[in-house]
Amino acid sequence: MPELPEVETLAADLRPQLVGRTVTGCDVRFPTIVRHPAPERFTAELVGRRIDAVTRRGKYILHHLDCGRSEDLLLVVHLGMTGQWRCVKPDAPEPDHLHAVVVLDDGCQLRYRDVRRFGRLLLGSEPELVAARKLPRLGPEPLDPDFTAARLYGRLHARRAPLKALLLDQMVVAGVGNIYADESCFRAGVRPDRPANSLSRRAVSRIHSALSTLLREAIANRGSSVDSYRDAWGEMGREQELLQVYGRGGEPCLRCGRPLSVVRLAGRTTVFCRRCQR
DNA sequence: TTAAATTCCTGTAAGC
DNA sequence: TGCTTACAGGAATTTA
Repeated sequence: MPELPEVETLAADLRPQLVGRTVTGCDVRFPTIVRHPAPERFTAELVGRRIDAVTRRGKYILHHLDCGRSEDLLLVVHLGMTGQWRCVKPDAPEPDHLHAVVVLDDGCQLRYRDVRRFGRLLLGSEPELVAARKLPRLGPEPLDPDFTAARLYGRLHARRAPLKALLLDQMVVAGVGNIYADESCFRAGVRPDRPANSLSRRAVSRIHSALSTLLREAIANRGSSVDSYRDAWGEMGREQELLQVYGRGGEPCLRCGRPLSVVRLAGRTTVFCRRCQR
């Protein structure tokens, strides 16, 4: 599943391929993938634009487009669970589940492929997309220097929901999904089912530290390929080899040897160690 | 306002 | 072998 490190890797790989290119065509084959505006307008507004920058916000890839306005016009891509966003030569064989093709002025094609179709494409300025409720009001970036342990504590201490539910909440902190939520709780030694308002400043500080270290490590390893995630070149990341709890329910804890517990939290499978996490 | 439940979607794997 | 069923999960939406 693409979370912050996977999306960061993809955006960094696509950047040199896309910046400076102009969109010359767009073919939306599965219209419900385009959530804003209507697919015909999406195509009409996109064609002719130059891509000035490619950035990431949370789990979203942002393509900043040339337009005569003060605020950026953005092509926004969210990969959902199985989305793939690649730039390929036009003669590359077409895969199954190809839902949209954006043609560039060098002939290359940006292809959106998504087996489960949980992903989405959006076009608009950030304020426009937020106002239209197509983009959530995302919380802080966990790797931003301004995102301190104190700031995380401020976002958690008045909430009764389980810690993990809040780590997954994109309005609390942007970019964390099921893999990195479970892994950061394990590394911090904190049970994911603890009500957030029961956590001490010290515990929140450990979570903050574990999360930032883990995300940096995962970016350095080009993300986790646990399902269908592949980078811009179709290659797997390496971080999945370093995961300590995700996907290991029932197997021995790598720290103490006791079988790892599996519960459901915030609708997600959650794995943790009852001895190492308190 | 917050929290929990439901929905979308299809490939994969388990069970019979 | 072939069928049915459960499961995986991000986030929008609905319900409490």
